[in-house]
Amino acid sequence: MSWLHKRTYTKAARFQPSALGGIQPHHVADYLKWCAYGTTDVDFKDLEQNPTCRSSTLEQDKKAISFYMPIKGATWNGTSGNPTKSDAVNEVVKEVKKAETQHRSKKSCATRDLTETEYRKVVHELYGKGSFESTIRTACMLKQQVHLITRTDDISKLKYSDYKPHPDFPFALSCKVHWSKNISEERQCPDQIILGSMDTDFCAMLGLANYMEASFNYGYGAAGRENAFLFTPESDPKLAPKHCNAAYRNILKAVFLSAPFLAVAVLVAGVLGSHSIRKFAATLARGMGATADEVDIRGRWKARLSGWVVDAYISPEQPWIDAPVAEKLAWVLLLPTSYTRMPRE
DNA sequence: GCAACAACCTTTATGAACTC
DNA sequence: GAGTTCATAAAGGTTGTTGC
Repeated sequence: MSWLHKRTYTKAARFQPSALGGIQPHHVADYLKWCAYGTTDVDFKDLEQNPTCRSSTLEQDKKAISFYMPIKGATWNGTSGNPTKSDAVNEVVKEVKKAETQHRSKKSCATRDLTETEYRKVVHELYGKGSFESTIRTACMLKQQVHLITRTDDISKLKYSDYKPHPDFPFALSCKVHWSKNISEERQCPDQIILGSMDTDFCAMLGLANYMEASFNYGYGAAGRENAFLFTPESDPKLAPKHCNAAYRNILKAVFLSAPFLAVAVLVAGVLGSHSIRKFAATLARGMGATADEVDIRGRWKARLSGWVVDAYISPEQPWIDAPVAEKLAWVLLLPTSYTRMPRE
């Protein structure tokens, strides 16, 4: 409204629905042009006019405006509706996206996936560090994250009680990850299989065994605390995972910025972040022969068009799909053939 | 009428910079 | 160091269009 009325409003300012209802699509479109190009006088065919922000920023601005519109749900019909849901507004975002494709816009901040060499370097660098948190704990978290293809915050929320012996296979563990993002039902986070590996850089079981043995000496998971968080001695349900996640990310960041790691990473272009590990795990599984759908199921990604892969008529426990991906992430074929390809009928 | 696809919309998370 | 804000990315739901 400050931009529209050419005056400064404080954050405490409130506006009547009648005032907000006066906002037209061209107002929103002009505002987005101003955000992206610094002017409302934009000719999209002019290749000399380049946006200075990403389309995702404009989409977020659009959402923020949409939140306050008196009519949110209805598309703009020419005279009424939500002005952010209009062709004029969408065109601005589309043109900025086009400029991104043509490399005429701000560079993307998306992180790339780790390479296998980089991953191994991270593991080795962690073991070269001094403290328990930096070495055994972070290395174990890293191995669990890769094996389960999770986000960093999902790993930070793991509890001792989430790990159990696998009910059917004595050589395996099962783990329930309480996936945080876009998850609203219990059946969307079924138990997943954990397999061992002959490669110590990847063995989630060995990492876990090392970590648990050492962690008791540092006050983690004391007797009678089966429901305690696995990777932090803190118990506050809100703060403990948050602090654990922050510490994990900080240690990884320090490794990513260390000279020995940079000597390896300099060979590949692109920025690394904590999400690079999840991307690496997905890429690794795919590279080892898992199909995209199998990786989706292991990583709990939703299928693009067909809804949840763990949908209503399919059991959320799908070991014949989950296990082969776990096997590939463990770098070695351990499973009996009957498990690697269980018939679907 | 329906399925496949594309475009649009919403929610949630990350990371850097800044403030207290 | 913890909390906040802002810019950005990721993930997935919803709706509209098209072709059979």
